[in-house]
Amino acid sequence: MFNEIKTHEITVDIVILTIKDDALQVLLVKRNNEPFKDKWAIPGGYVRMSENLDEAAMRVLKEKTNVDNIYLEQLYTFGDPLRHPVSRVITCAYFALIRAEDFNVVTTPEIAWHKVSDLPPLAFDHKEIIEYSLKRTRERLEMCPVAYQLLNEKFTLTEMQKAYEMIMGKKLDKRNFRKKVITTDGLRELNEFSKSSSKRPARLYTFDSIKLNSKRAHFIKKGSG
Amino acid sequence: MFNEIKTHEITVDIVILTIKDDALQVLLVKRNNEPFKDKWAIPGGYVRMSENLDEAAMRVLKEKTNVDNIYLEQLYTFGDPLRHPVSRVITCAYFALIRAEDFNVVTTPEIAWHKVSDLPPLAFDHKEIIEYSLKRTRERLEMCPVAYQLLNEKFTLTEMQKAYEMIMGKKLDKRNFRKKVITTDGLRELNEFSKSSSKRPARLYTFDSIKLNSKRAHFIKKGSG
DNA sequence: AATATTATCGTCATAAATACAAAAAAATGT
DNA sequence: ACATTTTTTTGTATTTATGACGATAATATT
Repeated sequence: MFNEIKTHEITVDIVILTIKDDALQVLLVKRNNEPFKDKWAIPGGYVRMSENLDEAAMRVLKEKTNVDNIYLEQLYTFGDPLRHPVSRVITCAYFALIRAEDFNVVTTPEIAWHKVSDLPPLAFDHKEIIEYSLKRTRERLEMCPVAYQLLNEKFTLTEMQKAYEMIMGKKLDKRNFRKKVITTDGLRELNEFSKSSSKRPARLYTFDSIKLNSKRAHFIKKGSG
Repeated sequence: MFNEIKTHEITVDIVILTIKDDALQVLLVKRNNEPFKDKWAIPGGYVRMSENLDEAAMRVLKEKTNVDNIYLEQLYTFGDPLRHPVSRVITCAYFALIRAEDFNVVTTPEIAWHKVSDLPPLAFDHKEIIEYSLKRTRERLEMCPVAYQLLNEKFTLTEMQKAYEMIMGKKLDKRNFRKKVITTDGLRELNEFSKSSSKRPARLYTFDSIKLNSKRAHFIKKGSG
């Protein structure tokens, strides 16, 4: 039938977010091929015949960044015919939240973190994909405390609150935030204290069980801070 | 590179839900080709080179069911290598909620509604896709009153409550449901009353503005009814 | 010992959710 | 026309969640 071409190239692209230098950052790689040579892009690659989409995303992530075994969620599939200037490439986008301390790959001039608030020009529709991943992250954060994935294994409540404020883009009340977070399943109080600060050390906490989406009640409300 | 085959077949598949005969039903088509010949499947088709995924979904929906201009949302992309027994087909699943009264195509032995609570054996991974769409529909329903999309243009609050109960799978309190729904943006009270019932007629309502996702507060809670 | 900084804690007011039952309206049948 | 039946419609009290708000305690530094 007319126009019924049946095969397309399909890729996975992965938005990897972390908190670094007190800012939400996304991992970008510099393209060394056309199209968009020398432009920044989110890591991605072709889906192989033998692997499903999750596996492809995991593999690409591992190949490009050496990051393994992290929370990876399918975000959305982008299939505009013009999103790739040369051929028809449909991409299944994923997003991941990772701890800066788990990320062992040295950044190079070709692989680097960029603050989401200050992105360079990006290849393809990757700006749109990143923006969508931020929206999704906020939605997740409203529902459950996924922010712990961005924090070190042991973290202070102030650090966690900072992470929330960064992602949600608004200030939160200290007391209300603590009240809320302390009732969260999985959060465990440690008998250790932060050393880094030059002033009063804060108690450290950790997350025991990864119960993503287990909490249905809104975690942080959309409205005013 | 090894195993790096780059082109796949990509389809869109659409879960179309409606309320009919006091039950939540899904539109299925009987396959007349292998694989899964004579098995039921959700409507789907190949994505063409010239169209994006949303357009493909709209077109397929229109072709197979003559339904047009409805709320259609990308659900999830399913890409297991074994989901199709013959070739590698990745499918981008969509879901739609439609009003039974808007659906003008006569059902045939090859296109028919099936109660989601009593599905026949399905082709491919379509059972999984339908289940996922139900989960998503529940999530949407918790957030905003999308159920009106399943109802006739004019509906009674009891009808709406029935729709909610059907989808959420639990009984709701009449008074609390009304209290909640009446505060919803877009709901308009009409000076008309239902005629069908043999007892006291109920007031009819309608939805003015389609403000999907405009309401962030949970609409119906997960917990006990 | 004084100072500066950060962590930690509680209450009140408001809003939202939930549980719960009785009365009014219309249709039907007598 | 009246009684019966069925369905619609409405309110209140209780509990729970949310949001606003400022003071004190702990530690490191000087």
